[in-house]
Amino acid sequence: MAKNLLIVESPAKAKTIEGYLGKDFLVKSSYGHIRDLVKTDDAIDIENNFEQKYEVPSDKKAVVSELKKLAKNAETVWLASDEDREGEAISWHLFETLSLKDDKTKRIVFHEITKPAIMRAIEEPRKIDYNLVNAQQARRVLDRLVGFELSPVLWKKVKPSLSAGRVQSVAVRLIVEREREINKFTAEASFKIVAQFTPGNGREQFKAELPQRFEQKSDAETFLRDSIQASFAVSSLEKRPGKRSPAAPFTTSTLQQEASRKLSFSVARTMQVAQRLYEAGHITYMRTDSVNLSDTAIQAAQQEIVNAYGENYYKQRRYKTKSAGAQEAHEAIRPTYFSHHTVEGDPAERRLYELIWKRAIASQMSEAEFEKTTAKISVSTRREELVATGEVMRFDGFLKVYMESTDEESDNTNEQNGDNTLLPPLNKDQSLTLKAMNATERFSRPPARYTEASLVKKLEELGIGRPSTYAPTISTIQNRGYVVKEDRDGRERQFVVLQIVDNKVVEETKTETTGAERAKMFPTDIGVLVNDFLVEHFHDIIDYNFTAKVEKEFDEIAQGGKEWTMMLKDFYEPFHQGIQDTLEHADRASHERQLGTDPATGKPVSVRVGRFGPLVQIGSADDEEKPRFASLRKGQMIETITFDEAMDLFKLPKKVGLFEDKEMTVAIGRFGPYIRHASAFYSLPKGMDPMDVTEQDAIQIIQEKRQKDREKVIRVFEENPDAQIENGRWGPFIRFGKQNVKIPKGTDINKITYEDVLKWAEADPKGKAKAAAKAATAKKATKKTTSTKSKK
DNA sequence: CAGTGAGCGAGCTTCCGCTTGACTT
Repeated sequence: MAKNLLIVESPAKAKTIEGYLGKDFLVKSSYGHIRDLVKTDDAIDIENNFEQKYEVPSDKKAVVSELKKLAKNAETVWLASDEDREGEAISWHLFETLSLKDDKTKRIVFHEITKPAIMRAIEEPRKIDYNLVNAQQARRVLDRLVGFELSPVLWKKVKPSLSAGRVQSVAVRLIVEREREINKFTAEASFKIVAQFTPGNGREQFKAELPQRFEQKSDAETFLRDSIQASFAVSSLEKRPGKRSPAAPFTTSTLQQEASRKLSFSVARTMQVAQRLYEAGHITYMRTDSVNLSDTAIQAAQQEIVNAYGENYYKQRRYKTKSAGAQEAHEAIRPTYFSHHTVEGDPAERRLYELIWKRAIASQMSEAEFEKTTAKISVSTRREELVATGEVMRFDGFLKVYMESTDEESDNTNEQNGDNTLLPPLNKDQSLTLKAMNATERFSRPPARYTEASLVKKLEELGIGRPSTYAPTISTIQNRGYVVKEDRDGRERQFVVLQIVDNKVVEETKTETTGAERAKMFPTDIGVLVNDFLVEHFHDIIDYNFTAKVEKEFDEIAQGGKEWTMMLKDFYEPFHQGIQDTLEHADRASHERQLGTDPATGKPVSVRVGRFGPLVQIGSADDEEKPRFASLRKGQMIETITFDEAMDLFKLPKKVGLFEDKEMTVAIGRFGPYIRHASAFYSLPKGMDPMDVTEQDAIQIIQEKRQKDREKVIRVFEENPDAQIENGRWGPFIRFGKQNVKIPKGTDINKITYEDVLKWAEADPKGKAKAAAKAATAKKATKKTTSTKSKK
């Protein structure tokens, strides 16, 4: 039995450290927190100084009992959880739960997993810092009180099973308010002048722009007309050096942003892939808010840069964190070995690793140097001057390996005043020949919708949430139905282009698509409804500064300057009063809105949130005739739907004809427009308007789909036509009635017997359960029973 | 992947932050 038991939070970390410490140390992991508040309402005794009731959750029982046994036999137990509020609390929970003895327990901390750092930590043990533990308790209790008192108010006043919390409710609020800004926004048009010049003698052309824009078309037209007769000359020429510096190495949040922009990963995907890289020992810990690199890492990076690119590409840099509330228990995210430019693994792992490698290496490289040339061009008939710029890279520096992208870059801008544009050699007062000039109508743009990653960025700026919770928070607000991440089509917009052709100004109207979105966060009606309710009744809690305010108080507790139960008391009393007042006085929220009167029947038309989501209703409940209902579609919201759009919803489903003696119906479902025929569904091809589908179209779509399905089938079993081998998205699998059966690796498809199918289907209890659930929901749907159980 | 949308009411839901598996048509 080892003399020393050292406990860290992560098993991968434990493995590394064990290698550094040798035989006298057994290094184990707690797998994060080992205790949590009980799930019931009596977890916190408010009357009794917020005393907490903790339990070891079932999935942690095994870990705890093992640690307990090992701790009993160890001479000394070293608590080496992270050096932050949560880490200190983990040590305390371990101390309590494992019944450790004060004189046999030592608390140590380190910020980097290197041998010297750990040896140094062991030389400097300390005691558990109870101020820090109290700060964590205050945080934990406050979050529980907020979440478990606010959520039930929503169940009562809005809809069951909803949730609210210090973090998620602010995340939803950001998205709701951004959507409103976009709705409110009106685009303003202006005309931008762009010209092409040549210095003459067939030398190359270059582009120049007018810095100011014209709001009126007539003014732009006048400028073009004036330019026809004008002479042009270089009025000034300026050369200026410029520099660009590399970005800091990745934190969780910046990694999520870059992986989103450059690799199109969701934040959850980024974290999954990073976790695999971490477990394989390729990168340092991926949940961090620190931009700091260890001294050993800086040296390793130096060596790699000097070897690969030369001395002049190296520049040592130390970065400071900008984000509020950073706790910096770890290093920045970096490769463990800078000499590994890539790693083995699936394509996602390789791409993410290379991104991390480049960013970390670049962070220790020298600036890129540019020379920027600006030429002003006079127009003899006007006071304004055109401007041409060119940029030449003199030294690439860190750009040799890494270029950070920006959010704007992914927008569909058709203006390309890019960086590495060259100007031909020019002299002051040189006259220029105009080759072309146009004025293009451009529109101002509304604020950008959030992506998952830009929402994380915003939350981090506000100090809300932690690296370990960004991805789960983004998932929660989607799972609750408050927001959706989706693509939406843009709409067509016309714009005017004026051009000089044969010494005349010619006008042309063009069309472009605007407002198309890919994988952006949109609020749902229920999200808007809940947000407005919370803003009205609990303004303080979902204020953007609430977290910052309480964090300041947690810090004071951690410093020993404030008593944690006093802080909670000051918060809880008014908060709880607000809960009671709201329960008693607030109206039920439904967001009902009157749209007008149906011209055909004279009945009122309204929209509201119903039991199954947002709906339009014609007629009222207390009318003799039953009201008619229709669900809103993707992209439509109670707040913004117009009367005409609402009435259009009643035009579908629509019968379009007969095929094989059965009716074909066109409707719009959750996944877009489809044709229903017999009991099967057929999606409409993208871009086809469901209102325009003819009988012929529908028959063709059905036949094409059937043909495609036939092509997917590789083999059918004679014994049972419900069993067949199909080509799926990830290779062949067996469709066995309602159950999908996996084919074991290395199996020859042609040699599978029906007995194999039965055997494999039987051996997969989860697949069977799923199939049963599928069958049950299908039956329920046909029986028209209504269950309040949510799907999944 | 439709349509559905009352009212009654038992018993349920819910927070944030620290971890990793098990999961994947």
